[in-house]
Amino acid sequence: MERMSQQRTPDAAAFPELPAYVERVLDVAERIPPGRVMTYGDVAEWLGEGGPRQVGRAMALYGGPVPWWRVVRSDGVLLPGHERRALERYRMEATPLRTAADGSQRLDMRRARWDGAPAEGPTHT
DNA sequence: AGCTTGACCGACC
DNA sequence: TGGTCGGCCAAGC
Repeated sequence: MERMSQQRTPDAAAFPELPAYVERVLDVAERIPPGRVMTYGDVAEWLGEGGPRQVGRAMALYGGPVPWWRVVRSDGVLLPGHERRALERYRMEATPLRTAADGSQRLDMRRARWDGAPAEGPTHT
């Protein structure tokens, strides 16, 4: 091939790297402590780049390997199609939940939301 | 190049 | 409490 002007890394084909932004999103997701959650918007804001929708896309496509249940919607609604799986995790991690009027469970964002702070010492309510 | 869609968000009513 | 609307940022078509 004469046209080698386009530089493509050899290993890129065998080991396709995820977009840098996606890796950042996944990194943040892994950093969320058990029992806590971050909203898509929070993650985007924390990264200082992109928006909630972009984070949502990244999670939808590549969020499988990471604790995806800790990245949620701001209204606390469980991820459609994964409610069962998510609830399992929440119960296991003692994530603050709330029972809606219809009996369905949602996250209690007021308590479960994590702002990215390192830790929150002894709960002094 | 323009329009639609999406694991969204906040403001309003 | 719940439905609508406009805004937002990329990706697909």
